[in-house]
Amino acid sequence: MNNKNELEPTKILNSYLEEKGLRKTQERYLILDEIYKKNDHFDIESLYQLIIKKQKISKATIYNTIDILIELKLIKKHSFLNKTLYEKSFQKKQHNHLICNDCDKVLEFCDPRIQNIINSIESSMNFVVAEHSLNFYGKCNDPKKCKKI
Amino acid sequence: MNNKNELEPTKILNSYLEEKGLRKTQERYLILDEIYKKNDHFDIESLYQLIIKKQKISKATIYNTIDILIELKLIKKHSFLNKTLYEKSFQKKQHNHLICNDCDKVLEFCDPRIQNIINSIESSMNFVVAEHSLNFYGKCNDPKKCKKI
DNA sequence: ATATTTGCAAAGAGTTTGCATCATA
DNA sequence: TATGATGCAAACTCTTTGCAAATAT
Repeated sequence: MNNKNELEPTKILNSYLEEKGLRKTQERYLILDEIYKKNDHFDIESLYQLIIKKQKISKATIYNTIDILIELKLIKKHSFLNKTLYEKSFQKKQHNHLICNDCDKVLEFCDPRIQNIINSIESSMNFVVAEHSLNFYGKCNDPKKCKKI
Repeated sequence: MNNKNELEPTKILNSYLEEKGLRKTQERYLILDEIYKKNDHFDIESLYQLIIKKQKISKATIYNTIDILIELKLIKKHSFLNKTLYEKSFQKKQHNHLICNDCDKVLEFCDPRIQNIINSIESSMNFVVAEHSLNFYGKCNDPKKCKKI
């Protein structure tokens, strides 16, 4: 990824705030930055803990900003069976998740066949698909990380 | 479905309670019955409201019993994007969900291609899939029921 | 009889809301 | 400086827990 791309999420947020006449607060940019420094799925609590180490922030501000970032499709929310996780989503292609029931690790995979299924459903069910989630729950068998046998 | 099959969920619960030496309380059977009278997806609150009209019950008891029924695979829990719903699952074949973002209706569909995807993932990712969820969020276009255009 | 389950109420997690203060435009 | 955003605390929802009373074995 080049410098230009790295800046894109910030530019997108910036343009959006300008367009909507919303304020460009340092909190909003900071939250976006911290999310884009992360490489894995995260929950609100861990994001809060990360930021609060550096400066004062409130969870309400994080929740507010998260809503904006979801609307901008800069992050994506996932409701897994027992917890809600988020991930950055700028220029990230469609992918699905494997969730290890034993070690809670979240892996990703892509599969073009899902698009075929979406196409079938849209034509047979009179339903327009806006987004989808495909999650496989099971056992990752990673000998290094999967603790609980 | 014949009488024998209609009784199966109760028999399954009964055997399980006997095996485990757990008590056969009328609450446990009542909760199972009410769930099996329902034909759609439900949340804890609506199940509670249904039962409380007939007799005293506490939500704690419902949550406890739900855990047993999930373990017995008599019901299945679904974490949709903004709410948790349950459905009866005895002798119900694998299916997936369409969730209307406008009217909250939940539709079901089956697609054999999902099993193919599971097979691919298990062989390519060293992951054993225990269960999966495939949800499509969008617009159901049901002119009768989809209120919010 | 006795130990588990229930019902209740309180405690917890996660998220939202109201309001005074702060800070961006 | 004027309005929108923040931070805080309280409220809210959903779920879990602790304990006394009820009940199945």
